[in-house]
Amino acid sequence: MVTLKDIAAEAGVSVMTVSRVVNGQFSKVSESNIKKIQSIIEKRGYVPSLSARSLSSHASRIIAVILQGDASAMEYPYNAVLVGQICYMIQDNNYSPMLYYANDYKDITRRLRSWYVEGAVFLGMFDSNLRQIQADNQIPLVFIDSYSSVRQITNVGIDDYKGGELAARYLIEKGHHRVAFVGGYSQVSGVVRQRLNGFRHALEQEGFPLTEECILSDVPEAEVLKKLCHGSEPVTAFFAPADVNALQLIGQLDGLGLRVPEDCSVIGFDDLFFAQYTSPSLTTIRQDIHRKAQIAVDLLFRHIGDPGAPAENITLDVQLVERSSVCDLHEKR
Amino acid sequence: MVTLKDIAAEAGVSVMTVSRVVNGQFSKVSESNIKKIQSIIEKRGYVPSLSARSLSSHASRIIAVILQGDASAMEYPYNAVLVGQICYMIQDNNYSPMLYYANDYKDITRRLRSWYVEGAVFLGMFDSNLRQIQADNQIPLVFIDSYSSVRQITNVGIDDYKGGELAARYLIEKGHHRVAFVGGYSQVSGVVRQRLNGFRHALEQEGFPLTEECILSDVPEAEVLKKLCHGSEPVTAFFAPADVNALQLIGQLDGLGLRVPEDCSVIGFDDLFFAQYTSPSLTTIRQDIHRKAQIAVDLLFRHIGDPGAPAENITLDVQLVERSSVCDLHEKR
DNA sequence: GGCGATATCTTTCAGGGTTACCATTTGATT
DNA sequence: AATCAAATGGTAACCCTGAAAGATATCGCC
Repeated sequence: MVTLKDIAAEAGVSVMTVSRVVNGQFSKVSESNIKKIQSIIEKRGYVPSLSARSLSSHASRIIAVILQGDASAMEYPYNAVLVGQICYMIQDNNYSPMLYYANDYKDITRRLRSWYVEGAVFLGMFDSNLRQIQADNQIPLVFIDSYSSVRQITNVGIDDYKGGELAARYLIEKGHHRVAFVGGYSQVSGVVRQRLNGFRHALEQEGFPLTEECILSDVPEAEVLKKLCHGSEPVTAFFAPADVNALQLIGQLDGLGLRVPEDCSVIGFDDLFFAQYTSPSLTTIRQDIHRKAQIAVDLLFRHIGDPGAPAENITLDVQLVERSSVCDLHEKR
Repeated sequence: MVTLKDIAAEAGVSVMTVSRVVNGQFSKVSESNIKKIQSIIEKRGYVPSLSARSLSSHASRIIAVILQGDASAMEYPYNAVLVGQICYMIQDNNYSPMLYYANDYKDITRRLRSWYVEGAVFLGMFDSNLRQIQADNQIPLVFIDSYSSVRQITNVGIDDYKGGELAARYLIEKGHHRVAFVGGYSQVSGVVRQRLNGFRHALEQEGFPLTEECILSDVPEAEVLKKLCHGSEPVTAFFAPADVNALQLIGQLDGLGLRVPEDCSVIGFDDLFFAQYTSPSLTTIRQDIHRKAQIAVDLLFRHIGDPGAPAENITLDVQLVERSSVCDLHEKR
């Protein structure tokens, strides 16, 4: 293992001079030494020890990416794309991303402190103890998709409420008056709640309020679905607050002999890559995941560069993508 | 920031004693001191500095997970699931996963060395300079899906060749005599090549050799597809070496007015979660990604625990999952 | 009961590779 | 000769661990 000292010895200068060259403080070292040292570094294959560096400077160039839940969180393509994008951009900024799964915020705090982690991005539902996380870790934090009343939190999210409204209005426009809401991707997070609220609110406004029995949990029983779709006043359309749910729902409806969109319609949320390939292709509310990641990372680095920067709460827009999983009841008649 | 020293001072013992307690070497510390120290640690919220620890011990408890390609690699669900699972299990072993994207193996070497990374998992097509990577980094490495002639490499893969054979035999069994191979998920990696080889070989054996024009690149032109399916001897089935390809292919065929499976059949590979939800649901070659991840991580930790452990090359089995994207030509007639 | 021997704790010392801070040298400019 | 800037060096952290020596308690034995 080659160290600064070795390089210094070989170059006949002090460690300090080598350190300056390694760290690009060229203005403080003579031209000739820079060249000599660089060539020795190259020749010997010297790589700075980041452990030593971070011990000494209290800056590790590590960013933690923290995912709520367990391994299955990455099976959800939305998270995968987001994490992938975020980690890539972290690396692009010459930092190293550490990927953590967490449920317990104490554990997070431990991990963030133990390396001198310089910043963290949180994905998922840390709504409740978010303030605590912030307080316990005196480093820049960026949350994604968090709903919290706490001020002074930097968060990047989308207009989930509007997404719900869009879905409701679209379904009504297509003549669906009795509709249902199916599930959240794991628990009822703030995100799902907002989508539901927007959905519910728009329905009310349009005069078709959502009844309680039309709000279904993640994986509704076949029985329940059947009853809803076959009653005297059958549900003709479903809003799933995630494409993955929509997909599963379509599968289930299929199993009950209900064709989508002929027999009942489904609208999703996210517009994940597979949405255009499913059959029927999914009508869904689109959000720009890449942009979300980009903004989150940009904000994080801004805060790392300038710890005094004010917290920001960014809300990105969503839009409806019309495909073929919703039928027009007007045409049908 | 609380340090060992602070704890030691408060407890009235030396740093070393505290260090022992922190590191669980309880047999060397008196009962009373253990309790006292632990309570002080708890009270003060002491968290060991991993930078210092790794500097001192040359062991960072970091595992690098290295993904070939760029951010888009994580959009591919196969990679996402694998990475998710691997990182989770790394964390489970009380190590920290660092996620890197890489194309250039020199960059990897740099990064692995700069932290005292204790091991690495490589996903993707590092077939060519794999030996170099191994030589440059004197730490345990586990490759996933690598095909390399180099011995002494620990690799976990699946029987891609057999997968190709299974696909071929199944299509022939269903009466498809003129078939095509469509694409690899990005470049022609060893994995895709093996799948093709197995496919080709089985076809030959059965007396229906694969002609060159029936091996199509990733995203075949609409023109090309059209010609293949409408010629005098039309292609009736496609083998896509990845479900994602299969999905795209189905979309394209759809655009050309060719229904799957009525007009032509498609068989995929991987059995990703969406395969059962697409329409038609995908007949595909299944591999167990979770198991792959599990084995890779287990092997890695075995090698970290015992650096002398011999390299292993594990090949997992695959099987065909019959769904509805392949039609039976016998029935049709 | 006092001796050394053994076992059980505990401390001291010496790094590990880097950076921050301050001090020094050098050579050129007035 | 005095001044100054540029280039370089020395030293003390940073926090932890490993090895080995030091201190204390435990025990059998003459």
